[in-house]
Amino acid sequence: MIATDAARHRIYLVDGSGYIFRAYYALPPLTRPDGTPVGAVLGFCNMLQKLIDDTKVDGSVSHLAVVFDSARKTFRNDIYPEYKANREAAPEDLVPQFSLIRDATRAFSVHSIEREGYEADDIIATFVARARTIGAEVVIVSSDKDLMQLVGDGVTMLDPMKNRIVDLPEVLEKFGVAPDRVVDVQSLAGDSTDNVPGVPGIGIKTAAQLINEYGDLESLLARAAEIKQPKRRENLIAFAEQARISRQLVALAADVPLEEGFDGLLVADPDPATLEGFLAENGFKALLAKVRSRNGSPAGALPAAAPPAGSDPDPVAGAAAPSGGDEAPAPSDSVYELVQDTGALRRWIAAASKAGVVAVDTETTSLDAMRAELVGVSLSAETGRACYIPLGHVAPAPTGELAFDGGDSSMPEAPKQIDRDEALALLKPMLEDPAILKVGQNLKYDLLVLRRYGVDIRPFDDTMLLSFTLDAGRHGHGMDELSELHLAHKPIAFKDVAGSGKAMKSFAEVPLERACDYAAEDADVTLRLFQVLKPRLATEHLATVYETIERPLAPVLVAMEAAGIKIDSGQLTALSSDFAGRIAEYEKEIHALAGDAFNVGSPKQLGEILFDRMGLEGGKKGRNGAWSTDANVLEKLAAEGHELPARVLDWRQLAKLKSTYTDALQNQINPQTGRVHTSFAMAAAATGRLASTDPNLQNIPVRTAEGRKLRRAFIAEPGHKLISADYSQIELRLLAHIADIGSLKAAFRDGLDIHAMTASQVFGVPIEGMDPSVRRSAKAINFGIIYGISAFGLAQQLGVPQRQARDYIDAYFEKYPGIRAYMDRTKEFCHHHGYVETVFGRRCHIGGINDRNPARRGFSERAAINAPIQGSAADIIKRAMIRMPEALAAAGLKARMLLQVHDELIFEAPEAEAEATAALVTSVMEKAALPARALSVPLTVDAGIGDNWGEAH
DNA sequence: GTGTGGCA
DNA sequence: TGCCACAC
Repeated sequence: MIATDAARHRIYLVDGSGYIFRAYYALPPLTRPDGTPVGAVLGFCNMLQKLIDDTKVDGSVSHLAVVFDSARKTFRNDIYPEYKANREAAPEDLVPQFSLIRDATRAFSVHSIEREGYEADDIIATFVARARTIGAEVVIVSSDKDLMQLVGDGVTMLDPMKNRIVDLPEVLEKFGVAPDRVVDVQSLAGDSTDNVPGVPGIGIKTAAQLINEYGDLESLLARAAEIKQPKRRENLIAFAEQARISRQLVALAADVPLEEGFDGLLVADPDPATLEGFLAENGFKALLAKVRSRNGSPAGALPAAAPPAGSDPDPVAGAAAPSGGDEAPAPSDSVYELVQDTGALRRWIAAASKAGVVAVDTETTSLDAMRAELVGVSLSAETGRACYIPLGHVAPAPTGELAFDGGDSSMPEAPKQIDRDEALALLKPMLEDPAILKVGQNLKYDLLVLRRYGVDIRPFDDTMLLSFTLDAGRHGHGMDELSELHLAHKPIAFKDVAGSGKAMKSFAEVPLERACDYAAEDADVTLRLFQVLKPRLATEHLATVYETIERPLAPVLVAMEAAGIKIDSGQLTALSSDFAGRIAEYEKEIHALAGDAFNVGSPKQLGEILFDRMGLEGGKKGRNGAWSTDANVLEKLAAEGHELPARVLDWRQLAKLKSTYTDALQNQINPQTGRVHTSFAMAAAATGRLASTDPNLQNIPVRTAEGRKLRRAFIAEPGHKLISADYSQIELRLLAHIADIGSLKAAFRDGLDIHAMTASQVFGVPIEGMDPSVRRSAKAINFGIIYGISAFGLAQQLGVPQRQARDYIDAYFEKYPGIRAYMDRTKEFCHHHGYVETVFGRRCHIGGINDRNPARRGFSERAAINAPIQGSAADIIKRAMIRMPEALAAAGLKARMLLQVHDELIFEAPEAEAEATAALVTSVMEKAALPARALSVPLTVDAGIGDNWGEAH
């Protein structure tokens, strides 16, 4: 029955090992969100799926197997030790894909075959020999020319890379002989990739000619003396034995001992859940969608990525079993302990000391670290064990109706917990012990909270910063996301513990057991993440970025956030009411002009008024079918003399200033310090830039006169000055350096006006007496270049037709061909690696760089061009910031660094030290790239001193 | 190009 | 959620 079945149909044998290498080099280096490389795996899966589809369609397949090499050493090494000795070890990012490809094969319910000591080719040859005896057809799926010797007599090859069938004509074309003589040709010609020696001076062409003339290798060697060409004759005689050895190497062994009969290779349908689970786990979205639609699976139904959790082996107090119904349990064997007495606390501190590494997490009453009160601390010194130490819990707030409990109506008491100061006194030596590494997730927050309790955590590692350094641009770096990604575990959500929105309660009110489940799990997860992420720093060569930039910056930012900046509240209030009055006036005017009282703040209504009712020209409809009313459109209309759009622009400016700045800022003043304390997000921008939130002090207006009034509300303490120091043209300078543009670098060294120079180069006008509008255009082009420029973007910026913008760009590239070369280089690098690098080695991953959609790909390419420039500038100012506190202290200056605005630092200094501070700050900033990277352009810094930010700038 | 935030 | 506007 086996024979008949096999004979009736076709046996497909996939050369798995050969395919892996070819897919690896042919495809872009795709990675899973957790960093696992999967490019070859995806290629393999696509190939397999396509094969299954194609063969199903023609109904020809009956048996299917993937064959793999096993072990590097085979019987061929006994014949010739140098066989394949020239092969380099598999690339680092290919190695983990081997086992994934075996998993993939299983997931597709395809049989895989390997035999210790044999290459895949030999196994295939053995099956081919057996198939021939029973008259079955075989299709070998491979691009490996070594398998061509098997073709013919019911055997064909299918090249999956080229999607091409290889049969007799193709073999004849490749080797010049029929398949049964391919081995003879190869043994003469040798093969440099497999280190098969052959005979010197003989290639495939000559070998084929000789074999066709003499019949086979042995006949040729026997009659070698007859050969006319002296060199060829001598070599064939001298290297006859080498040719025979080569023949043994290239001839495939058809006698591999295989238990598998053909009946073991019958095709089977994959289990939908298993296959979809595998594809989902590896992020193969397109393939998953295809398989799902075929299986009729609902789009959301994902087999859980997390391994099934075992039952809790240790039912001690506070064990991890979450009280909720369906959320994933804690990492399977974790045990959490509630610490309520000093004895237990001492044991945990001793455990941390013994381990030398401890994950730490603090629970507080607020997300705002400057207002947060400490509620508890969790620790994990050993994987799977964590504790929660409640310190500031209060009795849970009464929930709704009180049940009559028979009499005791006294206030519920606070739960049992160690006295906060006593616990901190015990914890402090451990948290500050230089021999114990503390690990946190976004530890900047904990540092900021604990510094108000007199505790300074050091030394430390931060899993968020590790993740950011390793995977910026690939995914977010919050703990929940990292846990799901790296640990296949979904931690208890904060909102499930404390609620959310209006019903949110303070963590201090969460019952201890519930708080322990949540808090201890965070420490547990943090330690596990640390164990996953930290080793990657070295293997991925990112330790320097993390250790010299990200980690040391955190305490510097803590000091800046703690310092805050003083706001003149009165000035802000006055500004606010001034704006309010004028907004109302504009509104009246606008309604009068429109002849209708509509909501000026609604772009939808505005668009209808302008274009539908008033019938103005130049309207564009956006994607949602609504009229576009952005500033560009309104400015154009205003320039044509229409008054309504002009007033709307005025209205918008003030409305924005009022709502976003004057009003919001006042609510952000900390009542205890009287200052505004922004929070700098370290892991927000993929380029390495910081972001500022609550409030965002990196987008305080400066462009317009009205906006600048706001900056004047940022003031220095009495007797102090604000100092603003900003890098001049840092991104253009870095472009000149990175792209290595001689003329640009020279211009910066000579201190020329770079925009005027660009204008004169691109438009061919002399710098002397240049029209300011010409220089302005050049400036826009320079910015556009940094942003990766598109004709569309530049046209938008300059308000000129796209054609004209295109001409400008062409003219620019004509003058600076090196910049186009840089852009092409960078895109190419990113297409291949999926990331780009800054001057200091920071990696910025760019998603969608290989997207098939040209618009999306173009967007990613512009990001790839911009990231090394923006990111290098971010690195440089971070380096300056890290050095700044020490430099100030060494110079005996009392100045404090308060803010960073991408290329600008704001300081507050005693009036008498303002000049000295400005000079020192300038020097530190200008030298910030040194000594690690000597730039080929100078960095220059402009510093200003004033009583307020507007004045200092 | 990179962000945050307010509003409908 | 998308639009708009502010910063570098």
